[in-house]
Amino acid sequence: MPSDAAATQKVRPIGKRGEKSEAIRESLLRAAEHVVGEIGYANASVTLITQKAGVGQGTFYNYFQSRQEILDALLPALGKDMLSHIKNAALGGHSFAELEYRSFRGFFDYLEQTPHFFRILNEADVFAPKGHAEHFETISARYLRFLRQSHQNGEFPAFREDELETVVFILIAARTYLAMHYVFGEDGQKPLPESVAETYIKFVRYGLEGVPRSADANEPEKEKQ
Amino acid sequence: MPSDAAATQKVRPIGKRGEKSEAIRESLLRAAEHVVGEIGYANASVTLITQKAGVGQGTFYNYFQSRQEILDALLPALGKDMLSHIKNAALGGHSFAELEYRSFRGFFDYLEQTPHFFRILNEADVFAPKGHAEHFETISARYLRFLRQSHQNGEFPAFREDELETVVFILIAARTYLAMHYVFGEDGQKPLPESVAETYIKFVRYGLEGVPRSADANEPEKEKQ
Amino acid sequence: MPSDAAATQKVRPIGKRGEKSEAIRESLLRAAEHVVGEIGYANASVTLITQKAGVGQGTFYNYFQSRQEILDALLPALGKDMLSHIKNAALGGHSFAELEYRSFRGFFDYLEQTPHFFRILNEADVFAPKGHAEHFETISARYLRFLRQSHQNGEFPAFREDELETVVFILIAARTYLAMHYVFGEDGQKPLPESVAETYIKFVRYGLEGVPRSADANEPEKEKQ
Amino acid sequence: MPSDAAATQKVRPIGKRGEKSEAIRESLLRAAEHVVGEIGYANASVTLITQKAGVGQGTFYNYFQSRQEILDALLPALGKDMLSHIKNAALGGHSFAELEYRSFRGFFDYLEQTPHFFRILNEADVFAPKGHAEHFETISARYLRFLRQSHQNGEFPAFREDELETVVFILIAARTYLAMHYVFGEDGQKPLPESVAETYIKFVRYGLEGVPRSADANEPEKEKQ
DNA sequence: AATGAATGAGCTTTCATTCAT
DNA sequence: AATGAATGAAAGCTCATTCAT
Repeated sequence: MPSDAAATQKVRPIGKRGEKSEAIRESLLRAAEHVVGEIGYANASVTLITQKAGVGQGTFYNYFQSRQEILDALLPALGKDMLSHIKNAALGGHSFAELEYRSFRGFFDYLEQTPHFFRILNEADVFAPKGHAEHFETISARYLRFLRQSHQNGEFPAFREDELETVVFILIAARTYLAMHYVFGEDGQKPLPESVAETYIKFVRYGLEGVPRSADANEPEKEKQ
Repeated sequence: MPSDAAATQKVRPIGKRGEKSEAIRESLLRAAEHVVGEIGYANASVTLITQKAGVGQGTFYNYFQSRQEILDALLPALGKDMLSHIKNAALGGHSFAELEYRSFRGFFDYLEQTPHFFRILNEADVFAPKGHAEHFETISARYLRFLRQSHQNGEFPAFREDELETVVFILIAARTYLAMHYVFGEDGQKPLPESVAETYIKFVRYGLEGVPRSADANEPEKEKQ
Repeated sequence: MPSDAAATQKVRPIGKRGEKSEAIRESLLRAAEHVVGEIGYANASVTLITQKAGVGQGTFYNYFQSRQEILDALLPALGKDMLSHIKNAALGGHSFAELEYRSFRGFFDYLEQTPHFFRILNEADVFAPKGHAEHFETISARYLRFLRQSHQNGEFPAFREDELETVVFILIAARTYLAMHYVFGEDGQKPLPESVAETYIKFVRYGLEGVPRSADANEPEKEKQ
Repeated sequence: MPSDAAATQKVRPIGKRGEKSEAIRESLLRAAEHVVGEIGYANASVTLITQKAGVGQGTFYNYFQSRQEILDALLPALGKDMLSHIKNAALGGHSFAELEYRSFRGFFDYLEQTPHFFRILNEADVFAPKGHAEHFETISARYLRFLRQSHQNGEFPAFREDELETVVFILIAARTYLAMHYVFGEDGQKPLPESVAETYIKFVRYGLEGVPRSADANEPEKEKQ
C-alpha cells in the first residue's frame, strides 16, 4: 500500500518508544518514494523528503546515514511489495505458461496501481546501484527458482538447467522494456495493450516450450478465464 | 575509434579554419564520451570535459549551447558507430537466425571495444532522454525492418506482422540486460560467455520459428564458422 | 545608526532563537547597504555581502531568496529611516516655507550622516526598480499630502490642487540633483553650502507663493534661528 | 537623426580610407545607442553591439579601447543632437519665459522622437559616469549662459548672478523627473500632458520673476501660438 | 584593418551535511 | 531524539578582452 494522500504527512506519535522511531523511518521512506517517483532520484533532495515526511531536516540523519542510503533502501522496500503482489496474481496457475502469464499480468497490474514504482525501478540502476543490485538479485533468484521448478517438472526440455539464468534475464528485461514503451511511453501512463501481452506470452512459450513448425498458432491457448 | 589514451588531449590546429573548429568539437565530444563513460552523466561536469579535451572552460560554450546539449549528442553519435559495426558483423548471414546471431555477437564485440558505450547507453534514458529516444527510435526501426523482411520471406509464420514490434522490444531488451549482467556485472568488464549467446539464440529461434516439442535440441545448429 | 566601522562584523548570537535570526538578517542588510553604498549595486556580489556580514555564503539564501531580493529591500528600509529623520527635522515649523526649509535641511543632514544612502537611492532606479518605485511612491505621497495641507491653509493660491503633484516632482527632483552636484560632486562628499539652500528656498517660495516684482528680495526671511 | 531601421546595418565601404573607418565607428555608436536604449547599459554586450553594427566582434577593439569607452561616448554624442534640437525649438522666443517654455517643449519633443535617449540619459549616471559628467557639464553650461543673459537683461532681479547655477540645476532636475514620471511612467511612453508643462512654466516664472501675491494667476500668459 | 575563436575570472545558486540548541 | 540554521564546495554559464590568422 504505498499509496497515500498527497500533502505533508504528520507523524503521529504512537505508544512505545521504538514504535515511534519506526514510524518516522517509515514516514521518511514513504516520502522518499513519493518524491523520487514524481521528480526522480536526481532531484529528490533531503529537504523535499523531510518536508513531505513532516519532520525536521536534521531528523533525517537520525535515521539514515546519508541521502544515498535512503535512495538505496527505496527499491528493495518496494520490490518486496511488488513480489507479494505478483505472487498473489500467480496463485492458481498450474503450467509454466499459466503461471508466467499471470505473473506477467500481475507485474503490469502493480505498475498500474503504483505508478511511482517504475521510475524508481528504472532510475535505480543509475542512482541507487546498491539498491538496484539487491532488488535484482531478489527477483531474479525467485524467478530462477520458478523456472527450475518448471524445468524439473519436465517443461522446456530443450534447455539445460544451467541455461535458465540467462532465460531469466531475458524475461525480466522483456517485461521492463515493454513497460517502458507501452505503459510509460510518450503520452503518460497507459495500460498494457492485451495484444502485447499475448505476443509476449506466445513468444516465451514457443521460445521455451517449442511449437510445431507448421504452427497454425495464431490462437495461443492462453488460459481460459 | 573512439578509444584514446587517458590524459589530456591537446588539440593540434589543422590547416583550414573550419577544420580546426571541427576538431575541437570532436575533441569535446570525445572527451565527454570518456568522462561520461567513466564517471557517468551525473558527474560529467563541463570543467572535467574541457580539461580532458584540453581547451578552456569557456570554449565549451562556443560549441554547445549547454551541458545538456553535449550529453544529448553523445548517444546518437555513438549509436551510428554501433549500428555500422553491427551491420558489418551481420554481413554474409542468410537466414534470420544467422543474421540475428551475427548481429548479436556484433553488438557484444562493439561493447568490448567501446567499453564506455554501455554506460552512456544505459544512463542516457535518465540523463539524455532526447538523445536516448532518438537512439532507440533508430535502432528499433532498423531492427523492425529486419524482422519484417524475414517475416515476408516466410520466417516465423506463427506471428502476425503487427506483432513484430513487440518482439523487437523484447530482443533489444534482452541484449541490453545480458550485457548488463554478463559483461558489466560486478567484477569489471568481461566478454560475453559463449554459452549465454547460445542460450539466447536458441531461445529466440524457438520463440520465433518454433521447434519440435520433443526437441533433441541441445545442439543448436548455429552457423558453422 | 547604519554607520559602522569598515571591516567584517561578527554576528554575536543573542539570547532567543528568533532574535539571532533577526540579527543575521539585519546584518546582511547592513552589509549590503555598505557594499552597495561603496561600490554600487552592479558590483555588490553575494560573496562580498556575506563576507562583510561575517556569515557563510550559503547563509545568504536562508534569508533572501535571491540577490535581487536584498537589493530591492535596501532602499525601502533606508527610506523609512530617512523619512523619520526628515519628519523630526521639520518639527516646529509653521508656515509652508518654514516646514519646507526645515525638511530640506533635514534631507541633507540625513545624507551627511548616511553617506551610502545617496548612491543606493540613485542607482536603485536601475538596479532595484521595484524598491525604487515603492520608495518614490512613499515619499511623493507624503510630500503631496504636505503640499495639499498648506494649500488648504491658503498658501500658494496661484496653483490649483491638481497642479500640486507636478510641483512635488519638481521639488523632489531639485533636492536630488542639488545633492548630486553640491554634496556628491567631484571631490568627495561635502556639506551643502548654505547659500545653495537659501537659493533653493527662495526659488521655491517665490515659485509657489509669489513675491512683489520689485523684490528687494535679497534678504529672504528664512526663519530666524 | 539617430533613428534607423531595426535590423543589422551593413557598413557600406565608402571611397576614401578614413571615411570607411569613420563609418564603422559611427555604425558602432549607432548600434550601441539602439542596444542600450532597448535593453540598458547593463545588458549591452559587445557581442550584441557588433552584431547590430554588422561587424566582427574583434573589430570593436579597433575603434574603442574598451566596452566602457563606447558607453561613455554615447551620451555626449546624443547630447549634441538634443542641444541642437532644443536650440531650434527656442528660436524666435524673446523673454526668458518664452525661451524657457519653448526649450522645455523642445526637450520633450526630442524625447518623443528619440525614445532611446531617455534611458541612455538616465542610466548614464551609473553606467557611464564620465559620459554623464561631460554631458551634464555641457548642458548646464549652456543653460547657465542663457540664464545669465536674461539676468543681465534685467529679468529675475531677485536673484544674484551667483545664484543662477543653483537654479540651473533645479531646472534641469525638474525636466528630467517630469519626463521620468509623466512620459516614461508605468505604461509605456506617452506625450507630456500640456497641463504639466503649464504648471512647470508657471512655477518657474513665478519662482524667478515673482508675481503679485494676490495672483489671480490661473491664466498664465504663456506665449500665444 | 577585420575577424571570430579561445579564454578564464567571476557570477548566482543549490544542497548534503554538521552541530548547537 | 528532534530540530533547523549555518555552511562551503561545486556547479553551469556569461562575457570583456586577447590574439593568431
